[in-house]
Amino acid sequence: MRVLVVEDERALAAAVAQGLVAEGFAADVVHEGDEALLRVIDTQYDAIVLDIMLPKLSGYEVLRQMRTAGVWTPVIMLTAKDGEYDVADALDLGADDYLIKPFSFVVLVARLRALLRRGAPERPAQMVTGDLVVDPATRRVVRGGTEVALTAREFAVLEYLMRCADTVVSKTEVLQHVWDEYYDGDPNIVEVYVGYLRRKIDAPFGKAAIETVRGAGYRLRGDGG
Amino acid sequence: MRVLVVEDERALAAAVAQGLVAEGFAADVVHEGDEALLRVIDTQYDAIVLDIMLPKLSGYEVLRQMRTAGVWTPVIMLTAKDGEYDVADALDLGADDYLIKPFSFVVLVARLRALLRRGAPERPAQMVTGDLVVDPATRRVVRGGTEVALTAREFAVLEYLMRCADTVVSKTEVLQHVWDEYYDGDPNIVEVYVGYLRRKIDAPFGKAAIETVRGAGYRLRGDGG
DNA sequence: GGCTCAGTTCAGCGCAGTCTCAGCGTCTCC
DNA sequence: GGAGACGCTGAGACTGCGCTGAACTGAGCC
Repeated sequence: MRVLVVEDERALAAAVAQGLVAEGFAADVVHEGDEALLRVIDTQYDAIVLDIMLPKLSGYEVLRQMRTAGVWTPVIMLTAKDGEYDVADALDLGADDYLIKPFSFVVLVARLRALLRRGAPERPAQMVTGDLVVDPATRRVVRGGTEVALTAREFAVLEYLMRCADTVVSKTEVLQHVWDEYYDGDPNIVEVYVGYLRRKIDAPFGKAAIETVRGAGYRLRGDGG
Repeated sequence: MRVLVVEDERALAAAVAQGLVAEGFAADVVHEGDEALLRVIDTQYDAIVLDIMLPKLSGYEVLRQMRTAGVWTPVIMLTAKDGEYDVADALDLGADDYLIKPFSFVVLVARLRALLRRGAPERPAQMVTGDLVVDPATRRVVRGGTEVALTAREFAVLEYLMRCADTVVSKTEVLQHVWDEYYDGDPNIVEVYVGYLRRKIDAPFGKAAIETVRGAGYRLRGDGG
C-alpha cells in the first residue's frame, strides 16, 4: 500500500513516513503543494496524507485541483487549526478524513486502514455479446458459463473484435491495433490467431461467433453466433 | 437519508436528532444497545451515530454484532473517552469514523455528509476470498483455519493482491504499490515473492490462489483457488 | 564475533507462447 | 471447368517469460 505524505515540516514528515514504513506501507514524502500535485497525478497512490498549510499551493488547493483532474485517491487532511468550519470545508472539497495536529500516530494508521478498506477499485465494464463474456480487468473469457483460457495475444485479438462487435474489421486493422504499428512480419498471423480463437471459443460450443467476410476481414457477431 | 441515533443520554439524543431533522435528515432515536441492534438489522439506515457507553449492550458490541450479521451501514462512533487505542479498536471493528464528546454539531453533520457521499458499502476489516483470510490490522493470514506466518514483504504483496482480487495485476503495479517509488532493483523480485507466497499459502493446502497470467501479471482468485 | 533471518540479486533452465512457412481447401470470376 | 486469389491449418522453430535454487547483504540478537 503506497502512501504519499505531503507535509512541510520536514521532521514531522520524516517521522510519519518512517512510522508508516514500519507499519508496512510504502511511503513517499514531498514538502510543497505544487510538487504534491504533480506526484499525485503522475503516480497511482493508494492514499494521501495532506497537510493544509503548505508553501506554494495550499492543501485545499492541491485537493481541489487533483479532484478536478479526476484523481480520487483517498485523502486524509492534517490541520493545525481546529476551526470547525475549515474541517467541514475540507470534507466538502472531497477529503475523506482529517486529523487535527498534534495527532496520534496510532489514530493516523487506524484511519488510513479504514480508508483503504473502503476503497473499492472501480472496474471497467465487461463486454458481453450473446453468451460470450470478455472481462478486460480480470482477463477472463467465459462462454455459456464455462471459462476459456486464452493466451495474451489471443485475448488481445478477441478484445479488439469485441470492441468492434458487428462491424467488419480488416486484417490490417487488427494488425495495427493488436500488434505493433510497425509490425513487419507475416500478416498471415491474424488468420492464425483467428483460427486459435475459433478452436477455443467457437468449436467446443458448436457456434460461430467470428465470421470471415471474404476480401474484407472479420466480423464478430453481436448475438454471439 | 435515514439516520439512527443511538445514545443513552436522552437530552443529547433528542438534540442531535432534532438538529439532523433541521438539516434535512430523517432521524430515529434509540437509547439502548440491544434495541439498537434489532433496529439496525431490521431497518435499512443510511448511517448510524453510535455511542460507545450504552446500557445492556455496549456500542462496541452493537458494532461487532451488526457487522457479523452482515450489516455494513456506515457508523460514526461517539465516545467520551479520548483514549487513542479505544478509537483504533472501534475503527478496526469496522466503524467508519468517530467523534469525541463533547463534539461540535457542525462537525457531526460534515462527517455524516462525507460518509454518505462516500456511499460505497463498507468492507469488512478482514479480507476474505474462499478459505483465505487476510487481516491488515493484526497482520495475520489464515488459510482453511490454520494460521500462516508471513514476513512483512510477503504480507504486503499478498495484501495488495487481495485488494485487487480477481483482477489481473501487473508486476510493475505490484512494484509501485508494495515497494518504493524509487526502487530500481531487479523487477524479478516480484516473481520471487509470488514464489514465496505460493509455497506458504498454496502448496501446503494443495490449492492455487495466485494464478499467473502470462504476459500480463498475476491474479488472485476470488474463490480462493 | 558468529548466528539467524529477511530481503535481494543473479544466472540457468524449461516451456508456454508466438511466429513462420508450406500445403491444402474454398471461393470467385472469366 | 479452370485459374488464380484468398483463407485455413498443422508442423515446427525460436524466443523470452516466469520459476527456482544458490549466493550475497545487512540488520538484529546472543
